[in-house]
Amino acid sequence: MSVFSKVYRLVQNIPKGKVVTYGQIARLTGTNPRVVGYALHRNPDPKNIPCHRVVDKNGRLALNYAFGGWREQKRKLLSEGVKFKTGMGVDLNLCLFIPRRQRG
DNA sequence: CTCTTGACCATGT
DNA sequence: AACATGGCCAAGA
Repeated sequence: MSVFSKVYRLVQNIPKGKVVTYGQIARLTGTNPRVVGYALHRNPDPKNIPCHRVVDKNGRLALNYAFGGWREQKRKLLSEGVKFKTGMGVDLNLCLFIPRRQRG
């Protein structure tokens, strides 16, 4: 089981209307945030892996979102009901999803 | 194995 | 706030 596969599996668990940070995924998969970003860049199945629900630690979107840029990522999030605090940043207080493993 | 590429994060100036 | 730097580590050529 590769690290990438673990990342993809976690991303699939993110419910609609919620987001998760790169750092969270990194901790759960035992790697670092860069690798998470790299894995998402190489997302093999964007239809089943909602990689648009991943944001950085400040809730900001990825400039290099691989499927249309951050504008497209924002459109998808808005259509799911995610609230934005700034032009590029979501409101983590409302939309941050905390996976089971991390809740402890 | 070496080298490059990265959708990050923390810190310093 | 903007910019630069170092650390972290997986995958592909």
